[in-house]
Amino acid sequence: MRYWLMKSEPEDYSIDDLERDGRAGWTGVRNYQARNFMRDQMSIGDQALFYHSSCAEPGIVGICEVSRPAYPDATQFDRKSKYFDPKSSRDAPRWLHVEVKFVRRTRLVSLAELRGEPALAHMRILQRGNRLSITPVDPAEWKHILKLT
DNA sequence: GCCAACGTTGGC
DNA sequence: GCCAACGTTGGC
Repeated sequence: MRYWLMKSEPEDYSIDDLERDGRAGWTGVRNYQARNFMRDQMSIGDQALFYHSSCAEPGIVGICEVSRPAYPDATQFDRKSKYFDPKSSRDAPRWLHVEVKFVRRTRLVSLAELRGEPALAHMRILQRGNRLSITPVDPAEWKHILKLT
């Protein structure tokens, strides 16, 4: 059982949306490292911090849980989708995604607040230039963050 | 296989 | 809107 941090732009899909829907396919990941995390390391029951990015108040806003392991992302075959990938094929799908279910909201633990925690200094999300949308979280970091929520 | 050009991410 | 950082692409 592992811990993760998963970024989403709230204008695209927010914690409100996940709370309403109950569960969601984490579609649209088009980065190999993030895909590989989903394919190779994420399994049912893994816990994840839900993080709002590219918004007025970036930070952790909730917790979700992996409810289905990785399977092909249908948006890569959809010509009308912004995630359409002409280089992918149904025989050899390039992109996968897991499904997550809503666990609970947290208060907003902002990026600025996370930066102020020495115990979290080496979190991937806090490193400059970090762009990965899915990153592993150490158990110690997870515990520390839960205390902040 | 190198690397310059390009596109995207994401905080500010 | 700016811009630093990074991943991907494609010519060679």
